[in-house]
Amino acid sequence: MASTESQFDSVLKPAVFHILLALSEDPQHGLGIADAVEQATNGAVRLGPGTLYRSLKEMVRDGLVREVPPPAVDEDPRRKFHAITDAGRTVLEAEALRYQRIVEVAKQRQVLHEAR
Amino acid sequence: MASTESQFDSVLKPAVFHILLALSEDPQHGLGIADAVEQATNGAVRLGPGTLYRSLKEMVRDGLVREVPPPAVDEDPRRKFHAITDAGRTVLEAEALRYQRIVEVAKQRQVLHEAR
DNA sequence: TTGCTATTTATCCAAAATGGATATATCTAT
DNA sequence: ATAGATATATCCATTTTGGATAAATAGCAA
Repeated sequence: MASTESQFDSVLKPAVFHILLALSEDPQHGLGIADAVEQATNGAVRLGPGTLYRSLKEMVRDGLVREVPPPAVDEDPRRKFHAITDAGRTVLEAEALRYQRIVEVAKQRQVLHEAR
Repeated sequence: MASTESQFDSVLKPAVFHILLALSEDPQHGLGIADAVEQATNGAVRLGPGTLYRSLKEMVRDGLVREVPPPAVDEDPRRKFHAITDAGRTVLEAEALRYQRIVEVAKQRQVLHEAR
């Protein structure tokens, strides 16, 4: 059956994209996501708490992530873990492809010097 | 633990990045830039006139682009062409590298399915 | 020429998105 | 028990963007 995937046709907000990418491996809690984003971008992207928790709430509402139990019993109980959903993975891949295309354009224009 | 990355690299505004990428090949005029951005992103990124002309003015002020004469004598004289500067190319490459790193992370996480 | 439409630059204002200060709670260590 | 650190959450100001609108004029048809 045809799903309403056109719901997510537009470009993701950068914060949402980075959060999805941070969750693409394993579920993570809020501040862990912020740290992962900073790692993945070499410190170039840093999510403030406002953007972080607001985005997570919206992403749960939109079905891109869902709250999951802590991965370990001895986890700090204040931590709320989120996992990426199938829908989230779908839009993440679409957005990553957009990034990839931009990088390809940059290579074609010799902005990036490809080592082959 | 020494980092090989500058600790002070800032992220370009998306609009500025896309304009620089559009100018990386040849000088272009305002609406030509908007069209080029739409082409390069398969229609995903579309610059409104407010963002476009505001960004160009700021980029001239910041030395990322400069106004240049029309490339042809029969060009519509209303068109104002801009060319990327050396400084613009430098920051463009840095930003493109950030995009490239994000794409690499996506590949590592198997968000993008690349044959290796 | 004259008149009409499309194109181009430009500005202004509202909306979207983000960052940071702050608040609250509670975990950990002493 | 207390202090400091950690974590979530909200609020507000700032930043960034999009769209409506304006103004000038190029291009074109009659």
